Amino acid sequence: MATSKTNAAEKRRLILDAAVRVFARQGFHACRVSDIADEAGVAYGLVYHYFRSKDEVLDTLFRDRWSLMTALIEDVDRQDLPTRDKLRAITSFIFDSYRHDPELMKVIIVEVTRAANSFGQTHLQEIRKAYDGIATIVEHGQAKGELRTDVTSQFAAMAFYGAIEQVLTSWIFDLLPFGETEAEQSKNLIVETICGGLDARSAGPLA
Amino acid sequence: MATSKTNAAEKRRLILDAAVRVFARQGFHACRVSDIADEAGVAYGLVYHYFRSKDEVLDTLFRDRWSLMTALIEDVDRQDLPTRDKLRAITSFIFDSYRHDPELMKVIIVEVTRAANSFGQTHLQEIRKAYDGIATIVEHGQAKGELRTDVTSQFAAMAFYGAIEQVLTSWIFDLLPFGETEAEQSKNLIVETICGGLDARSAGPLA
DNA sequence: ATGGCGATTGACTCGTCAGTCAACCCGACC
DNA sequence: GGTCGGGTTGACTGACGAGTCAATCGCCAT
Repeated sequence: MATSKTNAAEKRRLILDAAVRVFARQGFHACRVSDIADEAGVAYGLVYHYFRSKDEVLDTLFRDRWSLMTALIEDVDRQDLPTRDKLRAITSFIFDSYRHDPELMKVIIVEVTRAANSFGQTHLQEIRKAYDGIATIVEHGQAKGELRTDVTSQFAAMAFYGAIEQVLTSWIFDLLPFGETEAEQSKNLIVETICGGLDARSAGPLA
Repeated sequence: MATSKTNAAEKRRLILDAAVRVFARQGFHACRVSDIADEAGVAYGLVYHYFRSKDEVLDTLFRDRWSLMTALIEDVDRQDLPTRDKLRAITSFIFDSYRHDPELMKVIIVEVTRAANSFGQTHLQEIRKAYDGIATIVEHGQAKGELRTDVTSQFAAMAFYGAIEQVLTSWIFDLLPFGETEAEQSKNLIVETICGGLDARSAGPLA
């Protein structure tokens, strides 16, 4: 019984992992449920034994991953760190997620986060939670006098997150080269660009 | 004959305008061709008289608008202006486009630009052209000593464009309030954030 | 052995549209 | 007033794919 439960969990996982590969390769709308089943090496119907619908597969992938991010954001803000380091921690988390599992991140970004008309709509509240978390960090940074106050925290959060997502997207679609080096450098570049600004003057040192 | 040609052009326009409304309301994939025809007040088949396919309708909407943007970017770079003003001009153009026709911009952003797996893929080269144009502006800014050189122009372009698109998206989906005032202020906020940075120190004056 | 039950199978159903097409309308021109 | 041709119509088809379901499998307890 313990075995059967374990096997069940493993099969479910097997299907989810297959779905990531298929979604990343073909896109959610362009792929058929049978593609997922084939990729996982299971029968068509089994997908429906573990998930109510094709949508639920993607929902699960998104929620499992996104909840980690909102948790991290809240966690980071609780720590006593300079605002720059908080923002760098968030950037690191996202870029490391991509480095660790680019296919999963591609699916989440392309099919959910940036697909605001379909799945983005469904998950708008969860997505918003991340924006709000970043905005809160900015607010605290402003309160501590580390960040300028004439840019609203909500706006700053959007600019920050938007910059991150655009860089991710450019990696996903090969508009910018991606590698270990790029990922590591980009963490600093994002923070430098958003916090330090592009203006020539007091360019801070880049690690 | 002159009349019939005019009427034909007008009918085509009628269908395109109807498509914008329908795509904006229901999304490209969720709407049927018959929805477009109904909205335009014409018969189903007429859509196929003027366009080869449903895709071609969206393609047309995108290309007509996006070409204006790439043209503007190249045009702005040719002028002898401080880099900040060049970037502000681009931001202005985009935000004014949204103010002038939010539905069309919603369609272009949501269904093409951010839909990198479906239509974004098709138009990747055109989209890229805009990124490259912005990168060129940044390069010129760096050459003139106005912008720091330790952030690559490609990267800076992505951060800049990503910030703009995220703000647009947050307006589109009511995550941030939109109005004349917000649109006007945001032009400066984007440039201030990206060029000046969020750090407290030398916060430039906001108009 | 045997019965029970959840896991697994895959053929089938059923609704949905994109795109086609043959017929019709109507203004222009002779 | 006739006929020619592009504009216009909308019923129809054909493909496709999500989700269903009845049958089968195989593990475990009795």
